[in-house]
Parts: sequence; structure tokens; C-alpha cells
Amino acid sequence: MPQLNTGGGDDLGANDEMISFKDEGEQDEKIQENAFTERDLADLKSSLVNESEINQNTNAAVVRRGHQDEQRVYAEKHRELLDDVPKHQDGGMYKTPAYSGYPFLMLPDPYLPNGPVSPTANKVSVVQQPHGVHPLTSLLPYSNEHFSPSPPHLPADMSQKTGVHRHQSQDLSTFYPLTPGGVSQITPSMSWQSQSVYPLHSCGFRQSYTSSLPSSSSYSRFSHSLMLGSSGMHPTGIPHPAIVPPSGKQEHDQFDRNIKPHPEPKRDREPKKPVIKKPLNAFMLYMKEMRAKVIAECTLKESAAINQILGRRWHALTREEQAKYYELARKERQLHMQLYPSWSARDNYGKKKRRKREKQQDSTTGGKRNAFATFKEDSAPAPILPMEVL
DNA sequence: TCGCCTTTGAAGACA
DNA sequence: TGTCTTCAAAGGCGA
Repeated sequence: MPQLNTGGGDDLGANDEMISFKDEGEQDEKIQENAFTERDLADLKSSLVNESEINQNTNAAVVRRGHQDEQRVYAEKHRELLDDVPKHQDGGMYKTPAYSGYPFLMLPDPYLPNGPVSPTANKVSVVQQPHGVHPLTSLLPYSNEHFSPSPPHLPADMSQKTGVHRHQSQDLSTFYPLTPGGVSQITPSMSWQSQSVYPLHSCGFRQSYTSSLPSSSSYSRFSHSLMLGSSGMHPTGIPHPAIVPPSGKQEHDQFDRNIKPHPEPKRDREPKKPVIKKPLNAFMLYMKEMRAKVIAECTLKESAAINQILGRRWHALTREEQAKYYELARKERQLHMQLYPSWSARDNYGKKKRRKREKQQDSTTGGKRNAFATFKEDSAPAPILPMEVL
């Protein structure tokens, strides 16, 4: 598991993100990626025998056309902001043109050596974006149309909020002293494999993307009700996507409802105590971003199968690509901690029905279901491990 | 209507 | 300290 060792003892940046990998050169990674590509092509050829190529291409084309206009509008509106977006140089799926239609509203990064380090700077990161965009989603190539407009109304001083502070959030600038050198240590495990319960074909590996295909799946975390409704309002008055109705499944936002209108659920009428969800980790952020692409490419809808594909792609990412999501996840946690200082992951324990223990034991040989166990089982090279920072 | 599936990572619980 | 468990997203599917 990627861990970050800040040496400072704080939790947020204490044990995540920083990864130690095999000392693989970029050249090796490129070769590996080329191998994936070649295998993709081979798999794709074979898979096309069984799958409806026409449907796949047609569906993808239809979806792309459906979002072209929207993306073009945002491209014009926020083109100047793109300069601040971290650009990937591998020429893969993260080429900037692929997300040219998305707004990037870079926030001051308190972690960067030259970034703002004052508490004020930290507060900036939680300010609601003009279009109701989650402050952190602005760092991701999420489509702005995912989110409903919402006036910025965050308190100027987050530290004044009530609640028990889990950590010294006032000095978050000291968290995650991630450096470019540290990021460079992050590398994917190229030999990651897993047996797929779901049939996986070429979609299981990375491919080049020429367009971003936002879908409703990307919006749910920022549901309309959360952005505008009182049920999704933090006691401080801060709307945050982590606050969701306790009904379980998150509701689609306004944008999504415009696509697939449906009547208001009955449960909306009954005000219930909102549930603060866990902040998304790096892989979850990656899934939210890439799910639509996988769905469009593979014409899959089952999340279980999609997640398998995304898991394989995740391991195929370069260290820089993964580092981007680790960074975003770190900021997600930081923001979450600032917004809900008294929240604990324990609060949501028991929200979901616990799986039967015997079932988990059957699914995993060692009983531990995580990346580290997977790596060990597969005799893979060094897994993602804590990386010393500075 | 609810839980399962499936993935990785973070965090809490426990021995 | 190490191991294990739970939850986070997502949508189809079965009970």
C-alpha cells in the first residue's frame, strides 16, 4: 500500500502516497506500455470476434458527440486555466487535449515547496469553486458540468469551526511535504495480475483516449441535493460532496437528471441526518475519472467488471500518473478533515451490512484483501510501499 | 429494496 | 506492531 512517511507524526500525510518501487527507468515503462498496447491490439482483435464491434463503436461515437458541444464550451471558458494543470508526458490517456473541455481551477498547493504555506493559504483550498465545483475536483479533469451551481459560502476561517479537531489542521501546510523527487519514486507494478471473475478483454489495459466521456457516474458524489439542499449542508454551512443522504446510494445531480429525468424519490421528503462519507482515495478518484471511458470503450455497465479493468489499468499507470491521484486523494483527505474535524471513519462503520466473514476467507487465501497481499501472492516486484519524503 | 460483486487505498479495530 | 475489517464509488443482478 502506498504509504507516506512524513516523519512528523501527523496522520494525513503520514502514511500515504509515498511509494517505493523497483528502480525502473522510464524507458522500461514505455516498453512495458508498448507491450500492453500490442497485447491490447491482439486482445482487441480476438474480442471483436465475440463482441459487436458496430455497437461498441457506435455507442462510443454517440456518447462522444453528445458531449462534444458541452466540452467545447468549457474549453473556451477555461482554456487559460489549463496552463496550471499538471500535464503528463507519457502521451497516454492523460494528454491534456483529452481533457481540454474541462475546467481546471488550480488551487494554491500548500504542499509544494514554493506554494503558500500560511494558514490562509490552506483555507483557500476549501473555498467553493464558482460553479459549485468541489474544490478538489477542480484538480481533477472532472467535467464542470457535473456539478450544479452553488454560491461560494464557505467561512473565511475554517479553523473557527466548531467541533473537535482531530489534528492540528491549522498547520496543514506541513502535511505531505511531497516533492517532485518523492513523486518520482512512485512506479507501478508492471507485473500485477489477477484472475478476473468477469471476462476481461482489451479494455483491461490502457489505451489512448482522444476525448473525455463524462457520464452520470462521475457526478453522483456531487449530487444536486448535496450542493443546494440543506440535507447536504455541513453544520458550518459548507456544502461538501462527502455529505450524502443516509439513504445509501447517492443521488444523481441536476445535470444527470437532465439527461435521465426521474421523479424525486420519496425519501427526499423525509429529512434525515446526512451521512458524511469517507474521502475518496487515489484509486477511487481514478475510478471516477476513468469509469466513463471504460464504459464507452468496452460497452460494459457492470461495475464489478469495470472495476477489474480499472484495477488493471491502475497498475499500468506510470508513477507520475498515479502520483497525481495520490496527491488529489491527499488533498481530498485534508479538505475532508478541515470540513469535518470531528468526523471519523468509524462513524460510518456498520452503515453497510457486514459481509460474512467466511465469504471473505474464501475469497482470499490469506484472509487479507489488499494490494500488498495481491502482490505477494503474485510474486510481483516490490509493491507500493511507504516512501520517505525529503 | 437491499446486498453482492469487484477494484485499491485509508483508517479503525484488535491481538 | 502487524494483521484484519470496513468503507469509499459504481451499476447490474439476484433474492
